[in-house]
Amino acid sequence: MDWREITARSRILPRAFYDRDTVTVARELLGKILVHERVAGTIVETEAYLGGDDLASHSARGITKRTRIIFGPPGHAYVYFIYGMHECLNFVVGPEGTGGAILIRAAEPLAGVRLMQQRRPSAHSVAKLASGPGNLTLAFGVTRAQNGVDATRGALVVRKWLKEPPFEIRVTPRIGIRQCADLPLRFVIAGNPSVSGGVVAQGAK
DNA sequence: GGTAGGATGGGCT
DNA sequence: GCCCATCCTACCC
Repeated sequence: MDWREITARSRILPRAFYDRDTVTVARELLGKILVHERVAGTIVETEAYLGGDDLASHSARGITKRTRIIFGPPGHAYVYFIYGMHECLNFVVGPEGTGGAILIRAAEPLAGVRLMQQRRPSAHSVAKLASGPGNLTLAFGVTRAQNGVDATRGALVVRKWLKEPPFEIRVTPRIGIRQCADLPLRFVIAGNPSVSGGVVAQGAK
């Protein structure tokens, strides 16, 4: 899809979109358009990390040098480094100080596919270029340099279609965590080829 | 089709 | 010093 069509048919999500219940925002980010510089894709997989007693969330241990972004105002990016080589993109949600965040786990490429392919030469298909949180940041060129940036304006934003196509949401436990591993806080667009993991990992209804 | 293991570094106790 | 919100390769059905 060309950029002219994307910008004409969509609008940047305002801060009020993010300033709501964490699960609600995690569900509603599905189908939206993640944009970073010259790359865009449809968000097809998210996970909710709650404030308060969700021990899987980085915010569970309170405010530290790393987590201060999560306790800041909603609509900002939280990018962290994990396993010595990967970076993961989140958006801060809920009222300031509540510690909620949404991990963006996968997107279906819409524009800038050539650039994504250069960044991820080992990808097996276009659909899998940004499938998985580490693959997504690599394909989109998102790094810790984007930690804390305002996602309601600038190079990193999320856009909403003026007319959003319908889709079915499936809910599963979150991937790769030990604490609170059973909570149903992962949301995917059913049947989408860019969702990470196999059929089993995508989960039943 | 499936899984086991290693790479690699920052955050926090 | 241990724990990670991961990914890729090799290898085995």
